[in-house]
Amino acid sequence: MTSSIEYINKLRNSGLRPTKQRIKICEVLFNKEVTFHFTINDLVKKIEKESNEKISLATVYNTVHAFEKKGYLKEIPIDSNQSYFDTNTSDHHHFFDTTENKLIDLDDKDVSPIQIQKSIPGKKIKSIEVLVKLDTDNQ
Amino acid sequence: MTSSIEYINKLRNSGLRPTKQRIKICEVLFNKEVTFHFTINDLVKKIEKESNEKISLATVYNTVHAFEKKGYLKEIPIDSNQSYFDTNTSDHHHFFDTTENKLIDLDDKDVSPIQIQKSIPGKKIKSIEVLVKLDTDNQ
DNA sequence: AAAATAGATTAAAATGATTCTAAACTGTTG
DNA sequence: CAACAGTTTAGAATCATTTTAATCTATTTT
Repeated sequence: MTSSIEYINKLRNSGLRPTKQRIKICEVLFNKEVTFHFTINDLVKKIEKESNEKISLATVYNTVHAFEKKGYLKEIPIDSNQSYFDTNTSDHHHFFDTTENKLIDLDDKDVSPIQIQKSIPGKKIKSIEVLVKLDTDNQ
Repeated sequence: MTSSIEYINKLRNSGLRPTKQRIKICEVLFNKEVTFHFTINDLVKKIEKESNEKISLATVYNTVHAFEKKGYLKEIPIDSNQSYFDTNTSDHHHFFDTTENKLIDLDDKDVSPIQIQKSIPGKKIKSIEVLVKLDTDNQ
């Protein structure tokens, strides 16, 4: 039950005016019970499929980056040529299926608590992210 | 005391003939007590500086990828537009200084043991990597 | 509500990392 | 030495992402 007002707030909070295109992007990103992972390309295709309209790449990039900066989306560190994002912004980790090139959420509670015994002078920890790479198990 | 024979073995093992250029790349990558992190661009510059010769980008990419595939180099998952590699192939993790865009090694022993309580059917764990992002601490 | 303006959208161009290509080169083998 | 297999290279191609500049739209001012 996500209303348009919520999208408008998210957009305004991110320093963006609520335009038709951006609201459409919000609908695709946030109007779901389930969260998901995507590349910009995935998202553009999803928008075209779900709304039968085309939003220019530039707008999609702009909006996604504004949301990422504000914390409404997370970018996942992967050694890939393209950027992966997650609409699940809770504290959690990831599996990366290296045969399918797909991300899978890994709840914080499914990972033993992580303590870092080393500190870097003048720096503070901003985030701790675990990436578990998976391979096909030809047992 | 890393000898040329070692480089030749590494190259042969990676399916590459030991040529002048490739041995030079090995010298820059492996002839050090200390390991280091690099992007392809960093490496090309380092080679030019340390040997006063220029090796084409294509050769550097080929060689680095062959080594990575064979496990003589590791690629580090980072949300960046370029690929980061590590000559330290031991089991370990990383800090990423987000102001300087620099990687810092984080020994396995400085991270509490990581246990994953979830498994994906048909898949097996290939690696577990922790990335700790750092910010300037303006305490 | 019309006019003014600040910001948004877009297609297309630019950029930058990476990969590919094809011609010239090198080392090895028969 | 000739033939071959694999290499190197500069430059072209590709692909994700960013920038540009012209046109358009939302918001503010009058």
